[in-house]
Amino acid sequence: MVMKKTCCSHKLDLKKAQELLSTHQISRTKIKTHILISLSQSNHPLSVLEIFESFKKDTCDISTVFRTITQFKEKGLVKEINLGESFFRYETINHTSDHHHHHIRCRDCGSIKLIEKCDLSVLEKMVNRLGFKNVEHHLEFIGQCSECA
Amino acid sequence: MVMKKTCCSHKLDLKKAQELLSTHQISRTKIKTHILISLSQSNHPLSVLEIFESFKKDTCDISTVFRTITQFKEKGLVKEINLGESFFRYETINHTSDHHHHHIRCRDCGSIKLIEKCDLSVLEKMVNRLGFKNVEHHLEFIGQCSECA
DNA sequence: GTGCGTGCAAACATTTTGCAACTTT
DNA sequence: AAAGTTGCAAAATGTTTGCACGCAC
Repeated sequence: MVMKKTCCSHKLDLKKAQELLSTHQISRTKIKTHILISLSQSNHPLSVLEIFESFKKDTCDISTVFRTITQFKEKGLVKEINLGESFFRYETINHTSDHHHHHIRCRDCGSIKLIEKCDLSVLEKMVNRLGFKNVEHHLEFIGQCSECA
Repeated sequence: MVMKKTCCSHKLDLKKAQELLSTHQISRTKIKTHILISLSQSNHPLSVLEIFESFKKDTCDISTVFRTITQFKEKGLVKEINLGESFFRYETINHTSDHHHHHIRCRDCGSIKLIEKCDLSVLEKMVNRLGFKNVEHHLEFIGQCSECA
C-alpha cells in the first residue's frame, strides 16, 4: 500500500514534539506538548476553543491555551489563519518540509480543505510597486462544498 | 486639473444614499443614511467602532450600528472585510461600477491600501476540482508600508 | 532556587438580544 | 395603524491580565 503524502502529515509524536519545543526554547511542559501534538495531528487549523476542548480528563485553563498559542506564534511554531470566522485558527509550521498553502472553508458546514498551489506572481509585483516590504498574503476561499451545494 | 478616478470614488451624497436605501428596501432613517454615506465616503473599509465614532453631536447607540451593518450585509449593500484584526471592516458595494479588489494593510501603522487587479485563474481551477460551488476568495496582504519599513 | 508556567478570578473587547418607546411608511 | 427602528441595559462570546502557587530547568 502506498501512503499518499498529504499537506498536513507532519504529525508529531511525544518525542518529536518535545524536541521541537526545545529547539524553539520553549519549556517542555505537559500542556505545551499536548497543544503542539494536537495542532500537528489535526488535518485542519484549530481554534483556541477546539484546542481547549481536546483536553479531556487532563485539565487546562483556556487562558493557558491563549498564552501558549501567543508564545508559539512568537517563536514561529504556529501560523495564525483567518477563515472569515469571529476567531482565529492555528496550524503548526514545519520549517523543513511545509510548503505555502491556503484553505477553503465551506460556508454551510464549516469543513476546511487545503489548497496546495498558489500563483500570485502578478499580485506580488503590484504589492512591491506599492512600496510594501515583508509582505505576507492570506488568501482564503469561502464557498459550498460538494455535500452542501 | 484632471481628477484621477480611484477605486473607492463612489461617494454618495444625501439624495443618492436615500435612493440606494429605497432600492434595497431599507427604510430611509437619519442613522441608516449617515452610515451609508460614511462608508461610501471612506477610502478604506470601516469598522463598526469607526462608524460609531463618526456620529458627532448626533447620537447613535453602537448596537444600532451593529444592527444596521447586519441589515446592509443581508441586503447586499456592504461587504465584510477581514484584515487580520480582531473585528471586521465593511465597505459599500456599488453593483453598477465596482470591480473586484483586495486590500493590503500595514502591520505596523494599520494603514490600508487597495489592490485593484487579481489573477487567480489557476487557483480557481483548483477550487472547482475540489467540488466547491459559489466560491468567493478573500485575499488580503499584510506587510510593512514604505513609511514603516 | 530562580524563573517560567498555570489556574483562578476579574476585566476587557466585540457582538447580540429583550424590551419599551419612537419613527417611517 | 402597522411595521420597522432605536436606546438602554444586560448578556454572550472571545481575549487579556494580575496574582499566588507550582513546576521545569
